Amino acid sequence: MNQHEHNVAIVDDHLLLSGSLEKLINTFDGFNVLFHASNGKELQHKLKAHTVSPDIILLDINMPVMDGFETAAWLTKNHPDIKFLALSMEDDEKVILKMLQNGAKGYLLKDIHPDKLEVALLEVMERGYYHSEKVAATLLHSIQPSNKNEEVKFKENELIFLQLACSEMTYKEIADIMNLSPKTIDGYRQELFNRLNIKNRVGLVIYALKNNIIEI
Amino acid sequence: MNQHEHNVAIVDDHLLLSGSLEKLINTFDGFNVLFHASNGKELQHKLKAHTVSPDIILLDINMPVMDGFETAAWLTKNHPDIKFLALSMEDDEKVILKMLQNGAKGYLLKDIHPDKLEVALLEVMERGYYHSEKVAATLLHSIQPSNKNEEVKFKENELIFLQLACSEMTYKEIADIMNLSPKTIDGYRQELFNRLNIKNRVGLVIYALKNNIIEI
DNA sequence: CAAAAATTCAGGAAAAATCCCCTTTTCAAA
DNA sequence: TTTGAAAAGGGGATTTTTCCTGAATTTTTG
Repeated sequence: MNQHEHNVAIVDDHLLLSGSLEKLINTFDGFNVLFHASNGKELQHKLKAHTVSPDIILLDINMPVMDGFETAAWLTKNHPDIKFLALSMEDDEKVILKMLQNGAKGYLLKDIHPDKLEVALLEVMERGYYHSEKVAATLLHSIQPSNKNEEVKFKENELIFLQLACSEMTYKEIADIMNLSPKTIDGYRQELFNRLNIKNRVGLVIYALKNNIIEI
Repeated sequence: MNQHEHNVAIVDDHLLLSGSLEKLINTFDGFNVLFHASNGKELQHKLKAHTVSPDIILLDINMPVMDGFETAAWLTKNHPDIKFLALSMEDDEKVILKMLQNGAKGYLLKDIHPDKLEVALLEVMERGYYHSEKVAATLLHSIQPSNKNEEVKFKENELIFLQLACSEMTYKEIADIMNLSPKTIDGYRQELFNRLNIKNRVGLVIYALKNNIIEI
């Protein structure tokens, strides 16, 4: 038994999932489910109502009223101390990137094994982030259906960096997510700045938008 | 404690849900989870492998390999004695109807309260069917719009700053152009960051684009 | 006119971004 | 097995951004 429990909140409109998830999480050593919410709005209210804040939130993406993207953005802004993991069925690259851009500390697919959830929660509390192999793989392999004819402008990691840099994350945060040293990230940045002839991150965003590398 | 337990099988490709659902169901008096399957094909194999048949199956609709519709049809034909409840996120009228037509004894939305699951299981075992109010309602109607509007106005200088900040200029350069002290520019920046809930200049660019303040 | 409000600007610092040059590791081709 | 190129990582410095608080000035308004 840990000396202090980690409080978990679950935000998912599927009560059946969140309810049963609670039972599962409560079997994890050192974790305790504080409350549920079925969408972002409800989460906002419950955060106000409770004197104790959750340490970590499991955040579904597809929800009515206020979805995961909005909620993620709001949490990042208003409760930077509360970590959250995106919870979704989709392993769509764009969705994953968007949640990471919005501050998620990790991305869990709903088809993971229940045991992995405990690992994920622990890693997030200890290291600050968690990424399953499958999600990492999706980020790496869902890039461009390899046209050998066309010139590949970006290497995979460059492209991922480019997309993440078009968010409000710091380079340090990007490094954590990509599991690379901040120095390596800085290398990507320099390379891209030189190659694309830009001066700062604003230039990067504008380039990415003009070239349909990101959407807003 | 009932004199004989009802055996439940769960067919869902989301291990996280089925795994935690098992814990939930096992807390219900008189119910016991026999096995899981992650799609229809796997269910067929497990039905053969197990000497004991489930009394009732929770059947997800969206699954790879062999989805809920196929599985429902197969079950109805080959195991008419096994009742099953459709389990889905969608409250799409056509989907519900199709599952009911394929022999489902009820249709559960994944957003029901966990307690309702126990009711549903009991009702199906005792009365032969179960339908939540929400599903019934969906069969009658279905709609849900959404909207969100927030108008933020900008003072003249703020707007000019905002637009210039969406370029690769440094704040010093912007100050020169606007003929103001860099400190004043920094004041605009802070004010906007706070008001627009953003963390850095990238956020500013994205905001400006989303709100048609700049074009690229 | 006087009080209030908005605007402009400063000091001082911490954090992040930017830049240059260099070493280690990896990994596949020769 | 060697070797060479690419990827990853590091040191260290400067510049820019970001943040917080408060003061001086101008404008608005009762």
